[in-house]
Amino acid sequence: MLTERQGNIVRIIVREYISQASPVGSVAIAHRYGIGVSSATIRNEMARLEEGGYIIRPHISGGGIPSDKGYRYYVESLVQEEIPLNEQRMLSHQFHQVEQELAEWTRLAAALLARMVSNIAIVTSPKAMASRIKHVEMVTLQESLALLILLLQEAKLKQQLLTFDEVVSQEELTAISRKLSDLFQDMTGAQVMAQSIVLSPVEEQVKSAVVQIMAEEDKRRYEEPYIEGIRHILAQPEFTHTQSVLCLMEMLESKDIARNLLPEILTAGGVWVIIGAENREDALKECSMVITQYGVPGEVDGVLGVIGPRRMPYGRAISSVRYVSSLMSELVAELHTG
Amino acid sequence: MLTERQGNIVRIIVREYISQASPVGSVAIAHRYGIGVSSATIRNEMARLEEGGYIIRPHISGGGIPSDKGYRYYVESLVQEEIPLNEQRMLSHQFHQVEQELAEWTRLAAALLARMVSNIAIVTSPKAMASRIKHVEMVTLQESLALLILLLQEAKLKQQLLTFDEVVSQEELTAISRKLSDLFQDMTGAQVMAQSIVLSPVEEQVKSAVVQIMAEEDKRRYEEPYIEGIRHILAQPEFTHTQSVLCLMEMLESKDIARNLLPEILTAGGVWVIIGAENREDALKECSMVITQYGVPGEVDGVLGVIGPRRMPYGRAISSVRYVSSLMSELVAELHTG
DNA sequence: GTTAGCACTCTCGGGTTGCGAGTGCTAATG
DNA sequence: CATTAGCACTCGCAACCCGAGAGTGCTAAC
Repeated sequence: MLTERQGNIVRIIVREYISQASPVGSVAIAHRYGIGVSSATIRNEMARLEEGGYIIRPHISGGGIPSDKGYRYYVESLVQEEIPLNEQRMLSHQFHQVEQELAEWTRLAAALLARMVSNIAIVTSPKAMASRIKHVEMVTLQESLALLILLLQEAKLKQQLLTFDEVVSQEELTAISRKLSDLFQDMTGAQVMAQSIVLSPVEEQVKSAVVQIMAEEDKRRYEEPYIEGIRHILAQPEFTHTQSVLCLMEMLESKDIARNLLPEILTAGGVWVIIGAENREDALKECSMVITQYGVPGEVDGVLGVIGPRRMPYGRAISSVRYVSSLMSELVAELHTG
Repeated sequence: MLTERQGNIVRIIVREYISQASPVGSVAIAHRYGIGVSSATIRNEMARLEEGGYIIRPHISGGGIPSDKGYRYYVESLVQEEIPLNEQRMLSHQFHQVEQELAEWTRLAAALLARMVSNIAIVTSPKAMASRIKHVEMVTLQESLALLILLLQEAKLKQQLLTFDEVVSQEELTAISRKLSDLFQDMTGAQVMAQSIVLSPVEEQVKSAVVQIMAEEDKRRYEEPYIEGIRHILAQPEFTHTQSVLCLMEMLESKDIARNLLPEILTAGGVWVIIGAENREDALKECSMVITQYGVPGEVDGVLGVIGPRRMPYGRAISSVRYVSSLMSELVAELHTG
């Protein structure tokens, strides 16, 4: 266990290292912060902290930098921080200015979050637990080519081209889509598939397309999130030389990020902070993440968060993530009527 | 004017520098390529080439690297290269495997292009010259909240939430959308606005939303392209240290890339190669671009291309861009019925 | 428990040096 | 006259060294 003074020293080291990016020594601590003890005392304490694994010395005899454990201690000891009210108003204002569309909001959330914390932001679009059909529509494009439009309950549109063997008029399509719209209303993909009413060949073709779209949508879950703010991380000193940033990039561009960071989140609510080697992905071992869920509990959810170097302004990141999450939850809740 | 031998030397230098990334000297040229002359002769020729501005010596006495003019000469002298047939088949196969949707194709085009040339690919979604309405649909979400869905001629969906002052039933909405669908069929935003038929208050509200969407869509033109393959450029030696890559990143993440690279393309068809300082954007002065249009001439178009360091495999990039462009053009043409 | 003092360690930047690659020039050659 | 061999010269690069500065660990005194 740490004494109060040791705790203070850890916090000072973390704060200082986050802002300066270079090892912090005993004199700097004694000098700049009025702890009321001399550097020699700090040195003794730092030796203890190193034994305890809270700090690391990159070079023997040279300042200390926080270890993952040190960061962890710092994060746990943070008091909940709030975004300033005027900033809150500015953010919520931006959401009302933009086109009223879910995809647009998601994108905006990523952009804002990235700017707020000067790091990479990642936001998945909200996704219903089990997608249900709200509406079916078809429009002819050419004689035997039509566009099938599916509106899902969470106000998400899916579209797919259909090529018929025969010529089908717009009137027929309208009739069919009205019929199927009524028939499939509020159903999940599995339920549509289980439907056993006798249908015409064309209707059958549409039905199977619907089933396929729904299956894909269910499979999709958290794929293809919006990622924003890559520029910020390239500016960080720890990533200019190394090629660890390359791994990170590859991970971000490959589509399976969310699949990997998801499981940890799903289990519980709240804001999660994952520091350095706590990440299971190798590519993230040099990074920290601050992530949370948003949405309507049990019905529709998404994930949003921040990725950056371990030297991350955790307080600000946590409050930013929490606030943007609450904004998105509100917007989704408005849309999502049970 | 260059003699044939000088031309050969320029080509060798460019090829060698593209693959090795380090200055190429006279002995290397004489030795590795059977030109049949000694290194001394090459040295003389290289002196001429430097005078002519085709090559640059980064350090006095040290190999030569191509200047923009040298790259330009190389590109102009390239004979048209074709993608191998089996690769063509593989690519076109991938497009048929994916969900049949325009956005999906666009994204795929970016991903494939990035992989083919190991550089950044950028693909805008196709956009009609003047968007025309194909279909209008509305679905209630809650009592006085509805989703307005607009299908544009190029098979693109637009959506927007509408909040009514009064409660409007789905039946009413269906009737209204049918009426407006017929009324606005094939119209542009401007034409809708000019429509002077007397409408009910709710209909008026929908109409103004439609006008707004169309106006935004027309304004939007080439915004928000798909960008893929950032990882590749970070692996290039010329971008590991410098912060020019940071500028590039900022440019890519800001939404106005397309607005800047567009004007050059619009004027003429064909594949454009823009080398280094030929770019008007400062952030791109260290890069080369290979870009082209695709789509149905005069009706709907998009832009796609490759961005990378000057040391780019131009032959392959040009053929890749040309081929993917032709694929996308085909797909768009299928959809787009006059 | 805390502090002052001191010797020691280590990094970092700048300067130096040696090596290898590559050139420019000149004189010889066909 | 174009080409070539030979040679002295230049330059970048990596290694090395060195001194300054920062920071520590230890010890003895308070």
